[in-house]
Amino acid sequence: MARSGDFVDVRVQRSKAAVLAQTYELLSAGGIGGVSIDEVSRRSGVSKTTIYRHWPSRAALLIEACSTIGSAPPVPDTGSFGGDLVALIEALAEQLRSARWAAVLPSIVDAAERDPELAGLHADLHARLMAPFGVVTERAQARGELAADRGPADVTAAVAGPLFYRRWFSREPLDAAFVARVVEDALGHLGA
Amino acid sequence: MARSGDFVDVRVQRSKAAVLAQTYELLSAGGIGGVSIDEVSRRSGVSKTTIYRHWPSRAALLIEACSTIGSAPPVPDTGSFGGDLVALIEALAEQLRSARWAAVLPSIVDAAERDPELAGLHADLHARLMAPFGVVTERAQARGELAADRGPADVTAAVAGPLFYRRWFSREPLDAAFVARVVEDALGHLGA
DNA sequence: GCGAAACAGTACGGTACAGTATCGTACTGT
DNA sequence: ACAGTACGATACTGTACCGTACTGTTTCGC
Repeated sequence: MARSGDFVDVRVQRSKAAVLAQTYELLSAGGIGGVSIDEVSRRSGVSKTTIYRHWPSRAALLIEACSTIGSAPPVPDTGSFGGDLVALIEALAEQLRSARWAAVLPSIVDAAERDPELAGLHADLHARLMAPFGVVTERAQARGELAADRGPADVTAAVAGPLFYRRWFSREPLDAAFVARVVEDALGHLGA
Repeated sequence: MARSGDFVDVRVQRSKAAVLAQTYELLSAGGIGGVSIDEVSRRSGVSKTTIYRHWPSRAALLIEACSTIGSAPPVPDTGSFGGDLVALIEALAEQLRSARWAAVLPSIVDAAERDPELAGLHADLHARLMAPFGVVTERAQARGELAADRGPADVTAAVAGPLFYRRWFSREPLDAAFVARVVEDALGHLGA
């Protein structure tokens, strides 16, 4: 064994990084369906053989590439539920406007609708993206700031739903005025 | 010209109907990416040649097949905005639970994110599905039941957003309790 | 019955893709 | 220096797909 377990051959790191980078690139541009191993190989300069040396299948590569997207936003702690919520909503709106993954997510949702393997990926991604809402909501519940019959899932749906709808379904701009109205509505649910 | 303009050969009607039916079938099962002309031909018993006689391309067939989905739900008229809204929300929730198109829409959204031709289809579909919310909201505005700064687009986003989010993103069940909370929130926006 | 139209069947050409196999080269850690 | 390893190039198998060309048959409208 030439490897001491922890250290990985520099060549491997280089190849994997190049492949993942180009996979991510194609993913952003064409969604899951837009990624082919041939194209990744062509663009990254890493031969197909080598790609299959590091990932057992196209799906495995896709999953690894997707798992790096949508890094968890920081959980705000402004002291009040309202403040936290505003911070989260505005951060989410900003991401939906500009982040690369905003263009990729629909294809993941579509794939999850059928492929069980990718449904797992979708679940992970969703959990990672929405976790801050859960944290903030639970904190508010503990402080008694929230109506008793509202859980984290309800708050998240009430807040993220309109933003998602706007981004992918109505495709209207996520302008400041709209975001402000969503915030206002969300804060209207406070108390019993 | 053997055709008198209005009447279409029975054979043509038969073929087109069979093709559209199978296209819709494949669409429901596999989304847009799951439809191939070869497969449609195989299942429908209509030869590929004939399919291409009636549609110039795969995209054209897809568009026609999609345009039949999501038939506009009836616009309720209960006399009050609240009543109308409850009826619409419950109808939408029911469709999201069971309708075939609920499984197809993500792939259309994904396609619309890139392909301009299919973006048009998406826009049509969205307009058709959401039109009732617009009608009901405008009626309420005319009666002065609605806060002045809320338009149809806002109401639709606030109501459909959480349902869509739940159906496609969190993938939690659209149970009666959840729908009831969405209704409750929506009605909380009434008045100034 | 007859002509025109629609049809099925089939075989293409061309492209794209997943994944495998082989072989010789270049690099890395020691 | 050297052994082990990663690598690129290339070719290949097998599949699936779009769209077209051709041939002969069925079937409709009149």
